[in-house]
Amino acid sequence: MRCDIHVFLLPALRPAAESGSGTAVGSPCRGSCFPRGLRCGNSKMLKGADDSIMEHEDSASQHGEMTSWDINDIKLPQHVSQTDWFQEWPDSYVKHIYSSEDKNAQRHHSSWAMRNTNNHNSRILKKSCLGVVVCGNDCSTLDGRKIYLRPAICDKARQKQQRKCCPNCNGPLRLLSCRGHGGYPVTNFWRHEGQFIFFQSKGAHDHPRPETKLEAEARRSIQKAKTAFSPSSLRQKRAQEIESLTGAMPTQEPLPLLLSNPDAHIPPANFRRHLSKSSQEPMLSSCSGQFPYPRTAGEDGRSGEAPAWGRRLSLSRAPRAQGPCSLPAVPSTAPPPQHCAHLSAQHILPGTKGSRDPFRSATGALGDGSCGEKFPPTYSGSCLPVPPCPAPEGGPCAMASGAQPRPQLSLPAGGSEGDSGGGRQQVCLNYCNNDMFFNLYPLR
DNA sequence: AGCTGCGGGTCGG
DNA sequence: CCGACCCGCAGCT
Repeated sequence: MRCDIHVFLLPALRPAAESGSGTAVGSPCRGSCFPRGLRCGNSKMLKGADDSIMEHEDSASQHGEMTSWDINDIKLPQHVSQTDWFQEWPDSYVKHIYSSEDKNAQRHHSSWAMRNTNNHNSRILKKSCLGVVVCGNDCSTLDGRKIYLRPAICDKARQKQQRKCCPNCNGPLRLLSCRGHGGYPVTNFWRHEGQFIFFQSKGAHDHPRPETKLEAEARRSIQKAKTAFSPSSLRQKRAQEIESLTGAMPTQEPLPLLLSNPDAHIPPANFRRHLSKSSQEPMLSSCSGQFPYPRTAGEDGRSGEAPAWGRRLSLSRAPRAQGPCSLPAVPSTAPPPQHCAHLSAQHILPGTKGSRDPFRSATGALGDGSCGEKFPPTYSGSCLPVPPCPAPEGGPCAMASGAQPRPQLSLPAGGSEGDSGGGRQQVCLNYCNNDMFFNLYPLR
């Protein structure tokens, strides 16, 4: 996405005490700013004291041109003529300036599984990536999708999650930790300053994309629904009992699940350390509950072979009947009874396939597809699906087109991407099934 | 139950 | 000193 951001520093307009102690008077921090004491203990912040470093920033943050600010600077750009569209999958060393009105930015959302990290700086929220939960058997569904579950954010929940089984083959789950930042997890930083929310990402994710939060929630609810209503619920309960006793889940029919859209994985060059080649036959179910691939023990038993989500790039994928604009016009968290609860994952997931550019995220399906070229804010493929109710043409696109966050001052022309980190930045408006969506994109 | 944010604390570089 | 990480707590959904 291209966002022509024009930042002009007007030091005279900024009180010198603005970044000093206490709540900055000249910096009305709305919404979910960090209310506590301003510790600013980071010595690096001192470097921002020199206003000269921010003189006349005149470019788009995503172009990498506006890189002179750092999240640790005492003073950040104060006058931004145009804010960025919210980035759902920020990757690499990117910076964005969001409007403080942006609900996603306010909530520090990311579709990566990011957990809070204490950096002892109440002004700057730091989050680190948890990676992705994969199937220890490296199984695939019938259409070649891999299992990329979203790691639970809560430590306890994550431990619990790892004791569970692959929803596709009941194999063991494995947490693929993120090491994209010098061996450490990718970190994201959020800072509220005035009417802007500054975002900075450090590191490039070296793992596939997990489910989005919504997908994970949907999967859970679907599993719940199925557990509650399916004839096999008794068996499930028994299995759970057994699991609780033994820590192992007996083989049972695969649960419905939401899988991350394979097209959503854009492998950077350093993505080569993951997963085995069991998915070479994408159209075959390589579900290997019965054929567990021996893996290196440990959390990251990486094979070093080309990752499945990397090879997808070279796979010509059969276009989906749904087409790129088949996302539900009226997204809903609740799966339709008698439908989603019995749908396989590939049916559940919205088919944001058919991307012309394999290096583009599926989250940009609309952005780079038939709709997105008109409308810069791309619509994420992460929206919860309602397959039995195909959206009318232009439905989601229309929503996306009208989905301009209010504070956006103008539309970037063409909606082309301009990400310095690999041309994969796009606005992703996947939070379509909650109030946020409608807050962000009021019906007109 | 799980997510999110805060903050005290530890540890290693 | 800094960054990563652990843990508990609190508020929220």
